[in-house]
Amino acid sequence: MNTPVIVWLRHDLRLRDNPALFYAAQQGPVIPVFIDDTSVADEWSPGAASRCWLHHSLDSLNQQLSGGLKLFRGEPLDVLSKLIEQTGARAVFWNRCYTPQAVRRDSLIKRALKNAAIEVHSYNGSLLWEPWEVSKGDGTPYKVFTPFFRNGCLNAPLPDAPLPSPQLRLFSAQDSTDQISLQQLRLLPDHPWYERISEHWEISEDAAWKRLQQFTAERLQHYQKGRDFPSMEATSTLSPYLQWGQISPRQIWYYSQQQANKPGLEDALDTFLKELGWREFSYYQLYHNPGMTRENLNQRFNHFPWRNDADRCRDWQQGRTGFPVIDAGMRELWQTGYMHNRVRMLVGSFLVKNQLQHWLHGARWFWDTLVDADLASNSASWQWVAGCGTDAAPYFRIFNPVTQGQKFDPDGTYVRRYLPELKKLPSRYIHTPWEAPEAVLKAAGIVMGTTYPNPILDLKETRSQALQAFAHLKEHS
DNA sequence: GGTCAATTGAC
DNA sequence: TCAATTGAC
Repeated sequence: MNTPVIVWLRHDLRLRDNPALFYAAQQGPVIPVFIDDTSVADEWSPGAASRCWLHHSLDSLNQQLSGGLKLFRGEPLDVLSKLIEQTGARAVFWNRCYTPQAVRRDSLIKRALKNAAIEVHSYNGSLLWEPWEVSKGDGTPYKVFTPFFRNGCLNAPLPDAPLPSPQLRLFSAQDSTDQISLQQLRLLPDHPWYERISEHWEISEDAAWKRLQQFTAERLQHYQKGRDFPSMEATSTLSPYLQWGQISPRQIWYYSQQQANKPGLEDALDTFLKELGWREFSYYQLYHNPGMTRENLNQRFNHFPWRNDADRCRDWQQGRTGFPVIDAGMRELWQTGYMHNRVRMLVGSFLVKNQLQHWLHGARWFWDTLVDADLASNSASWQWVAGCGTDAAPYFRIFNPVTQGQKFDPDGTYVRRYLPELKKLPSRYIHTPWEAPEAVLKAAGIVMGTTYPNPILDLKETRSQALQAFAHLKEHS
């Protein structure tokens, strides 16, 4: 068969365990395509950090394909139709996307191509279980994680084993006139901020594998306890690779189980696999609640008296709240495009419950600055922390950044890493610099209010305000 | 409709 | 201890 087939790559920028690529390669010479989609340009088009990651991902994948990756910008149906016309391709293969816009787009394109007598083949390349295949006995979707994962997922048929790299034959054709270069895609922002992020990460399919191997070999044994301590680097940090598909959840699922098949690692492995379960649960929720990227899942929260205060949001964004663990987290985010999981919960709770800002302000900032920005996880997690989500943290659970800092960063290693201005402050005061005696501050080279801000709010007071607002909400709905 | 259980806390 | 909600089955 020498009629070419098109593989439309999206969030699956890898060769291994790529069902669309694998099965397309069995059908004929392949034309691999990536399209910068202008048809879904809404507030959740990839943010700056995500586009930066995408730039490097495409560069790396193009090298793996010996320069054969074709880049376009435009409406996918137009691009694909033209390419079919130019090359005589008879089929289009892709791996499914699950965000509401993408689901709608793909089903329209599928219908249009089929009407034009073009075959369309779609596969699951980014989830362990399809969201429509997991439901309760009565057919309605789960709302609570534990039964979703234990009964819904783990009792369902196991995910397929990962596929090997395909035997690829690339279709050799003249470059089409619509094709553009990686530079012309302009995925890197003008702001030099991205350079630091690029330096911080090795962005390729091989790098994702190295990370998984290193994680299972060195980090997994300490995962159970270590994952809560932001200074410890005990987590996998695979999330950004998962987002653009340099690695698949199936590869992680099977490889980690195979490597951790030793006594003593059972609990750590279960906890780790459960985190993949949370990713599944987020996609599951988004699939069944497409409005949750904007609207409170719990509608009672529609009447919550959020404050709309750009200045407060700016303090938070820039890491100038005066609470070291919060500020360190926000600076980690800015410098690396990443933030440790526990710290994400702390900064989320602070913005929503102490500053009383709407969770969407946080979701939008994370969306723009996280290299692992994932619409499902981001929406579900912000709703969780705000208390309006499915299976959410109870409203009265308000994290205290001081006690949390003392508990999970007792010697201040994490704080010092991202707040060098507090580097010389003794551990005793590292989470409460405003309590340090004048002499201690002086010795550490700190001038409160100048080199480091005083706390912008009173934890006790704001906590009780939030509790009051929530209680009011409860009475009047 | 009764029973059981519930990621990641604070005072 | 809080203090009682919500979902799953």
